[in-house]
Amino acid sequence: MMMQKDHVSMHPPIPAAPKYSPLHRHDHSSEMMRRHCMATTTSNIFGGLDDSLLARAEALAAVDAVSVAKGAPGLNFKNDTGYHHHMNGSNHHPHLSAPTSRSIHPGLDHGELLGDPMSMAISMSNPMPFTSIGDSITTMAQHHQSHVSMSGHHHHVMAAPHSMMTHGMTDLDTDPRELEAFAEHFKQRRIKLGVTQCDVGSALGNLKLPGVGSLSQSTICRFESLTLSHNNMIALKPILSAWLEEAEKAAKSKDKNPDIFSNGEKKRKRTSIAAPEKRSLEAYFAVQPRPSSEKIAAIAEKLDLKKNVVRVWFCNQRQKQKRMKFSAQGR
DNA sequence: ATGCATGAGCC
DNA sequence: GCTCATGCATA
Repeated sequence: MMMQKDHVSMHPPIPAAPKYSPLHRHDHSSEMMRRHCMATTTSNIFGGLDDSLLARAEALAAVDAVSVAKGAPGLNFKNDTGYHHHMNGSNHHPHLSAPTSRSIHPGLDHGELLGDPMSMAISMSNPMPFTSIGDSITTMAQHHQSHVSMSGHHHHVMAAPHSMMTHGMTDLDTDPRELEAFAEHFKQRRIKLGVTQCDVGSALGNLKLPGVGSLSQSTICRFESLTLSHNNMIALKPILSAWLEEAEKAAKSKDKNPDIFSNGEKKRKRTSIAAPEKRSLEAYFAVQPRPSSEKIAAIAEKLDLKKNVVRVWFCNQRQKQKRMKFSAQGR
C-alpha cells in the first residue's frame, strides 16, 4: 500500500501563498558550530551499522540518550508510551488546512476576543515593566519585513537581525531573562483577560500589523512556555506585546464574547513512533545527530519505520535541542 | 502541551 | 537535504 509521502505528499491546500520577503534568517552558522559532535565512535558504529553495534547504541538509549533527548520543561514528557501503533502508511489526506480553525474572526475588533467582562476588570493595571514594543514592532516589521503570515499558509516571523538595536530595541529585548519575564507576564495577562491561546493566535490577524497574520494555539503556547528558538521568541515578542496592549485597552472599553466556531473537515492522522523505536532513535541521535541519508535509511529499515519519518524525527530532534528551555540560553 | 509534519529559503 | 518557523492532531 504505497508508503506515501516521500517528502512531499501533501500539497498546499491554499493556492495563494503569502510568501515573505527574502529576509535573512539570521546567521545560524555559529549556532551550528556551537553544537559539537560527541561521537568519536560514530563512524565505526554507523559505518557498518551492523546488529551488534546497533544493539549497543540501543542499549545506550536506556541511559544516556534518554536524558539527552528528552525535553519538556517543567512538564511531563510522556513518551507516548502505551500509544504504540504506527499509523505510518495510510494517513495524510491531501485535504486542506486552514480555513477552519482559523475562521473565528471575520472582522471582529478587539474586545471580541476577550472573554468575560468580569475577568477583564482585573486586567486594567499593567505597569509594563518590559521594554517598549509599540513602535519597535512597527519598525521591525517594516524595516525588516519580518513577516508573520497570512492565514492559510506558512508564516514565518523572522527575528530581526542586529540592526534592530538601532531602532529602539535594546539588547535587553533579546535577553533570555527578559524574554522569560515577558512570556510569563504575557501568559498571566492573557489568562486574566480570559483569552485562550487560540484566541490570541487568531486575534493577531486582526491587529493589522504589516506582515502579521494569525498564529496557532501551538505557537502561542510555545511562546509562553519558551519552547521556541531564541530568535523566534525575539521575533514574536513585539507582536504579542502589541496584541496584549490592544487587549488590555479593549478590556476597558468593550465586552463581547461571540464565539462562532464551525467546522467539518478531513483530519489527518499523526504518525506515532512507539516507545521502543523512539528509544533507539534517541540512542542513534546521541552518537550521531545528523545521520546521512544512508544511515537514516538503515535506521528506518532496522526500526521498521518509513525513512521520511526517521528523517523528520531527526530534524525535529535537532530543533528541539535548540529551543530556549533546553539550550543554555534559557538562563 | 507536545509529537510528527510541511514548506520556504538556503546550500 | 537541512534549518527554521509554524501548524494539525492528539496525548
